[in-house]
Amino acid sequence: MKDPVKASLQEQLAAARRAQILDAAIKVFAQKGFHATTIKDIAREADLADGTIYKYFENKTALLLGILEPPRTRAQQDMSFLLEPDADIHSVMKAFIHQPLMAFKKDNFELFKVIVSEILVNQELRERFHQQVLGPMLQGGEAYLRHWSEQGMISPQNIDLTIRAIAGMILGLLLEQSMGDQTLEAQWDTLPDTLASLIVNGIKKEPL
Amino acid sequence: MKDPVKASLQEQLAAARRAQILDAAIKVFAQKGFHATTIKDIAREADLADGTIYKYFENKTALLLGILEPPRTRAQQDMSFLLEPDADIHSVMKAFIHQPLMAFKKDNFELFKVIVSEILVNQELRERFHQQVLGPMLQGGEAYLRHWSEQGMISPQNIDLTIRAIAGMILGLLLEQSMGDQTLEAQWDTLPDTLASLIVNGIKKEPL
Amino acid sequence: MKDPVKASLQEQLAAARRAQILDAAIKVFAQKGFHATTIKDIAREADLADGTIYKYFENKTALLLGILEPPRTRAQQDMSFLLEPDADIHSVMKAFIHQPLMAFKKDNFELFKVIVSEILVNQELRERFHQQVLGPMLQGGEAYLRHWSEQGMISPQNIDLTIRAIAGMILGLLLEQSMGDQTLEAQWDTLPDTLASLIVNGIKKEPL
Amino acid sequence: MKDPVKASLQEQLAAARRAQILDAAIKVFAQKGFHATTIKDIAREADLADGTIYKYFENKTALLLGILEPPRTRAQQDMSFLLEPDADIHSVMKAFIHQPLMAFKKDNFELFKVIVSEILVNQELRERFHQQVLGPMLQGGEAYLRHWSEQGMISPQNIDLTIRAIAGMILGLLLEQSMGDQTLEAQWDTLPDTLASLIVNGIKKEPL
DNA sequence: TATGAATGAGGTTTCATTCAT
DNA sequence: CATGAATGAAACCTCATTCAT
Repeated sequence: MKDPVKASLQEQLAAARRAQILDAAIKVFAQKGFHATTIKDIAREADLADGTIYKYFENKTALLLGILEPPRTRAQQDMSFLLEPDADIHSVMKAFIHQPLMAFKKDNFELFKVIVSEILVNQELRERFHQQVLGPMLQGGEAYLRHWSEQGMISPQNIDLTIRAIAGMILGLLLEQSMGDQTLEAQWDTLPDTLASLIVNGIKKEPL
Repeated sequence: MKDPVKASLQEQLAAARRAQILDAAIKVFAQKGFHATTIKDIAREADLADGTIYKYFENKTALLLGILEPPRTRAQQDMSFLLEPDADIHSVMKAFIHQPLMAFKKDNFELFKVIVSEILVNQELRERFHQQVLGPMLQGGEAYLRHWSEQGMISPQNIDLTIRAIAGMILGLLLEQSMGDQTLEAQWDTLPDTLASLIVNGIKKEPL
Repeated sequence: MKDPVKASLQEQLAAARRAQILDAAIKVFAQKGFHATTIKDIAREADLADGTIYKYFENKTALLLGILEPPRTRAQQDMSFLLEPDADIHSVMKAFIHQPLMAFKKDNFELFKVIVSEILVNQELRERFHQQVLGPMLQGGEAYLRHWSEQGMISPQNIDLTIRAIAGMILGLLLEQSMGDQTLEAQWDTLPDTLASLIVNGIKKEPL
Repeated sequence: MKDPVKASLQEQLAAARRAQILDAAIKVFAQKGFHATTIKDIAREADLADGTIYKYFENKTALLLGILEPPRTRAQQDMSFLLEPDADIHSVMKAFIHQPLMAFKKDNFELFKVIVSEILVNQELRERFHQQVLGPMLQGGEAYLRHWSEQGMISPQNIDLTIRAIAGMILGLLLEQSMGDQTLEAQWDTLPDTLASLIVNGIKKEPL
């Protein structure tokens, strides 16, 4: 136990178990939804006993929290790669939109459904999501807008509302898609480009 | 029974009961969420017995379906008043956005949370919502865009995607607000105007 | 519901159910002990569904509390009949002792075991027992001792400790009996007389 | 293995472990009660792993049995020191009472609660307690009474019932105290003297 | 039609105990 | 011998739904 090698091995095993359980949870949650999923379902999927789940997660909600934790969601909100200095507005915007739109496409938006569904109803989850996912997304975007604004490239009004509108558009489209909108499903991959144009230029016809 | 007067009286009473129960359901769902609400809660709020609920609604989910039914949600998506012929784009857009944003503000977005949360997880509910709420909203908007497009007032690309993006923006902002975003809460009433501008003009600085 | 006849009927039915459940609980608790008894056991014994128990008792502990409630335990501690003015000390003492010793004999001291066992471990139960059973017993006895003391019939020292010693003797003998002491079992019925003598005269040989 | 020195060393180590575990068990049982205590609690307190407990004790109940075993409880019931030949009745009685009353005072009667609570519900434990604690106590006391009786110092009736009444008084007072009786708590230390007088002389006023 | 007592399936969670390392 | 991760049975309790009155 005091053997550091052993200890670290234990830790790694524990981390692996956590991952194993979370993978199972994601899979089953996505299939059946949070409330319809029983611990037994997850245990079965993870090929473990019911009780074992509770060695690694305090309760069912903690599994959802676990799914939101950085290592798993980083991919979705990490926008550091966007920081290339002289990318043009349209490209950056497109990448910003592309990121979450495609991340949730993987499992047919099932995980998006589960997370958002529960977030709307669970205070703690809501706060975590705001901190760990939405917040970083907004801050990342805001930095860009501010940068462009300072460079005189965009009109400088209401940056904080603007970024929320853009993020909202992304969330909202995920929502519409999750509700089974056929049109979106058919054209999902063209969305980043279309949305980027819309945001940059608006719907108004360019004056000659 | 076959007396038409009696029959219609019955119907009216039944309709009143339904309304009474739905009102109670809305209230309690908004307070405690769908799953945390028991039939007993609703019965108590409606001043009825548990069993009576089941005379008017098949099960708990049917109550949520009931809440989405036209008479109750029409207000939210009815845009007939927008049909005034020569309103300018910005005004129409502003009205289009104002409508749902304010409708859900009444009860602090609690009903929005409940409905969306459950919609994301319940197939039947999802379809109904798409038919009865989202669909009409999209169609109404699309008609406008098409009209303007024909008049050469907006660029004619991807109207179906554009209206979805606009609707998505609205839904997404409701979502962000529901997650407790302080910035949105503080500036909620200015949103219709800001969003309308954004959508019409984009973020790009107007060329001189 | 507002019909008083109906209401009272309801109340009577409810009281009957409570009694039915408590009877079942007493029986099963006495057989298997508190912890080893499941709600299902009690429900089965009462010929009801599990859930029904919870309509009448908040939880398992409340069943034990119910058993201690006055209507059921009054018999054990009611000493009003003792208040006859000029009964001699020995007779009164004998009656005082006889009462609880015989009350618990009925079911072979099984209920005594269950109640005391749980009382020792459960704060709330302990307080209730002290209030509803032990307290009255002590007060009743104390009144007598005080009466006799004022009449110069007993030495007036430490009445409150003396009555506790007497009550303790009774409790302790119930405990020893509950532990399976054969000697006590064989002579249980002679105890009231023997104890009364001991308490009144002590063990010391009377001086000639 | 067959080396007697080694074997005895092993035995001593094992005995030390047993003691270590029992000490931990006593401590935790007294704090939380038998059922509320988990093996993990005890293991933590003993600074061992859960599984190790099972190398030394067959199961949780065996820990309670272990607590009752002679080396640990002898102190409580050992009355050999009372065997001084010509002590007067009152002094001996006082010492006899003093012994258990003070032994359990140490930990605020918590251990008494735990042991008695479980004894009342567990057959095996009950028998062990009767053999190892109650029996010796009764036999020791009986020897005295018989001695005094032969010397004509006490009335010779029902010695076996009398000693049980005395022991019962002690147990019963421990019980009352364990139930939170304030009066007893305040005067606990004067009990041995008061009780000894009561038992020797009874409550009756001495005839002049 | 309205009632609300009764039902009972089913979920979460705990924890004594085992056993491979 | 010591460890502690894993097990899985079993318990309490909730609550949607039914149905006799």
